[in-house]
This record gives sequence, C-alpha cells and structure tokens, in this order.
Amino acid sequence: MVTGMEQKENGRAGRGAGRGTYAVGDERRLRILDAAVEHFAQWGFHASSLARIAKDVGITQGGLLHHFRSKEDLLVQVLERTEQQDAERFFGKDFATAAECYASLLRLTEYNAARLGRTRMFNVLAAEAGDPGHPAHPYFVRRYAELVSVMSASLRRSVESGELRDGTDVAAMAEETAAVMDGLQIQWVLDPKGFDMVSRFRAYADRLLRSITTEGTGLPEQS
Amino acid sequence: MVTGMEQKENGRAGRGAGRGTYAVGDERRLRILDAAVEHFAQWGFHASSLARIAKDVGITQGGLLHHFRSKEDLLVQVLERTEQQDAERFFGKDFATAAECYASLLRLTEYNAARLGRTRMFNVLAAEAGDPGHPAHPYFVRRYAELVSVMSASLRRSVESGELRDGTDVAAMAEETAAVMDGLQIQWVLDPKGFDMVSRFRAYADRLLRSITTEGTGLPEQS
DNA sequence: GTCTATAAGGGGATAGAC
DNA sequence: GTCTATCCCCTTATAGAC
Repeated sequence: MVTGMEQKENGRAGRGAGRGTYAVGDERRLRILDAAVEHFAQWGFHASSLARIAKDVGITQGGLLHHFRSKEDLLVQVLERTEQQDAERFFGKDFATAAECYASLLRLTEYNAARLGRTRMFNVLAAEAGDPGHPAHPYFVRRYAELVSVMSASLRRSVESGELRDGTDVAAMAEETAAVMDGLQIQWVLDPKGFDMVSRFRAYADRLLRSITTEGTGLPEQS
Repeated sequence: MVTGMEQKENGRAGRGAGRGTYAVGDERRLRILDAAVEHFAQWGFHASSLARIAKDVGITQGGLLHHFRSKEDLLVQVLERTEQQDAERFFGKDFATAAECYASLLRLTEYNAARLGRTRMFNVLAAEAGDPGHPAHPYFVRRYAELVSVMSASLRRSVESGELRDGTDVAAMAEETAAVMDGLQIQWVLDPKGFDMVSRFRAYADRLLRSITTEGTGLPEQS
C-alpha cells in the first residue's frame, strides 16, 4: 500500500547514504513505479494523477517527469517491469507436462494473493484495456496470446506423451484456465480476507486435470 | 456504441412528437443512462465526464444534472437499472436443478455476448470496485454474495435430489462458475470477434456438471 | 535531479434566466 | 427541462532556475 511517506522530504535527502547518484536515482525510479502500481490499481489509468503519485514518493510532478517523459510512458514501464517479474518467476522454462504447468500457475496464484495492489492493478487495467484506444490494449492482447500459447504448448506435450486424451482442445483449455484465474482475482480483490482464491484455483486445476487425463473415464472432451 | 448524435440540437426538439412531457422526459432519462453505460465502460467511473456524457445525449452538463443530482447518483441508477434487467431476465424464478441453473447462466452469457458496452462496463466497474472507497464497492460485494447464494441454493437442491454427489461444496462451485464467466468476459472484450465466450462457457458448464454428477465415475469432489 | 512557474485545458456542482 | 455563467479545483506537459 502507498502510505503517506515523507512528503516534505526533498529528493536530495538520502543522497549521502547511497554509493553514488546512479544507485540513488535508480531506487527513486523503482519507488515511482511501485507507487504508480497502487494508483493505477485504485484509479485506473485515466483517473490517476502524476502529482498524486509523485506526492507519495516525496517529489513533485515536475520531478517525476524527469524519470518518465509522460504518463503513458510510466504506464508502459510499469507493465514491462511486472511482466518481466512474472516471466522470470513462473515462465522461465517451458513446462514438460500439463501438471507442471498447472503447478506453476498455482504458485503464480499464491504470489498474486500476496500482492493486493499489483493484482488489483491488473484487474483494472485488463478491464480498461478492452477499449481499443486504451494505451494498454496492445499489451493485454499480446499478453493473453502469449499466455495461451505457452500453456497450449505444455498441454500439447502432455497429449503427445499420452498423459492427456487425444483430441483435447488445448487452446480452449488454456483460455478457460486464464479466465478462472482472472475471475477469481476479481472476487478476491473485492474481499481479500474472506475469499480463498488459492483454494479455489487448486480445486479447479485438480478437477480439470483429473477429468481430461487418460486415466480418467473416457468421457468425451469439450471443444 | 455512443455515436456522435445531434450535438447542436436543443433539448426542446422532438417535444411536439411525444404524447406528453412525462414520456419525453423519461425517454431522455433512459438515453442518459444508456450513454453513461458506454462512458463508464470506456473511462471507468472516476475518469468519466458528465459533460461528455451529456454531449452524447445532445444536452449540456447542467441539463444532465437536472435528471441526476450527482455523478455518483448516475452511477447508482445505472447499476440499479442493469441489475433489474438481469434479475427479471435470468433470475426471475429459483432454479429447480443445477442443470437448469447452468442453462440460465448460458443464456446470460449469450445475452452479454450481444452487448459489448454493457459487458465492458461491468468488467471495468467490478475491477475498480475492488477499492473499498469506490462508490460501487458495496454494490459488487452484495452482487456476488447474492449470485453465489442463488446458485448455491439450486445446487443444494440437486444434491438433495441425488443429481449431484453428496458432500459437494456448492458455494465453492458457485464462486468458481462466477469466476469463469467474469474471466471469459475479460478476454472476450479484448477481442470480441475472435474469442468465443459462449462456446467456452458451454464447454466449462458441461464438463463441470458431468464431473460432479452421480452418474459420473465416483471421483471425489474438490473442496 | 528536482524545483517552481506557467500554459492551456477539463472537472463537478451550483445559481438563476427562460 | 434545459441553458449559460460561474466557482474553485485538478490535469498534463513544458521551460528554465538551481
């Protein structure tokens, strides 16, 4: 959460503590990005204010615009940073099996459940980006395409190894799974204490894998 | 979609065509509500502008505020109206069985797939309302509680009749199903032409009902 | 690297004319 | 029922001092 923070402290403070201006400037940049996440989460992109974000970091709007040339630039860099974090953490290597893929998605769900601001931001921006004119629209279109692509590849490997039934519509399965994760996040953000997002996703993944595994009952799969 | 509309036309125009001022005033009110849906969909609540909404209806901001005393009042009335439409259409009577419940949810999905603006608005507002200070926060908290309650009741009846296995966690199932619908809507709004939301939901509902039905294979259900 | 000042514009809500 | 005028506040981006 963005708490008050030292609002009267000038940017000059803390200079002497660091090793050099580079490290200090870089840390300030990261603090701006963190604050921006919280503001995009609460206000969305359009209604967020550079001055309010800057205030949370302890600088002025003019000072913020030294690090990011525009509001849209700030949004892009926020998205790039979070995507890089996700990619390294959960999609670093391709998944050998469907079970491995879903185990990683469960860890991602646990990770999201520990970061309210970040998750709330993704809910809001993914919804806002439905507008084709939204600056994050291309990002989210690409993001879902990549997510479905990575998941489909791992599911296809499981089909080829005989773990999953032949004829499984792997893309449809990936899209459904992405939907479950997003939808659970919506409900979780509305009630972070009361709604158990992780348990719900685990239950979904377990039931899904069981129902399409070749060890199963031979029920026909859906398209 | 909100198209340009007669921007220079004064509110006085068309007065003579109607039967009386009541009907005309009421129709104007509905047009404002329709325009507001599109604006909340594109901009969210905070970044929407009463002047821009009024412009789409062909009046000024001052004229709009004659019908709605504030921006928040407009939001509340938009939500009340859409909820009333949903309730009448899809939750008019309690569902006797789980299959009946899911058949109705499938019709709701088809209905949503025919109304891009309305669905986009719900995506954006449901995400924004994650902020406890958002004017729609109480509405969405209540909305999900009621949805889960109605679905759980119908599922419980199916458990009692032996259609569903004993011990099924009906609330968890309802929450998961709501999540699937919301998540599919996110992806659909990002690509309304290419993403087949209805097929995805049908596949989900079919597989879910099959995997928890007593006619099934006796697999243990998830919590 | 951050500040202040400024430009040029938009925001919601109110008041009173018609 | 709608308009216009007004109040006071907020918005992004730029320019130049330090």
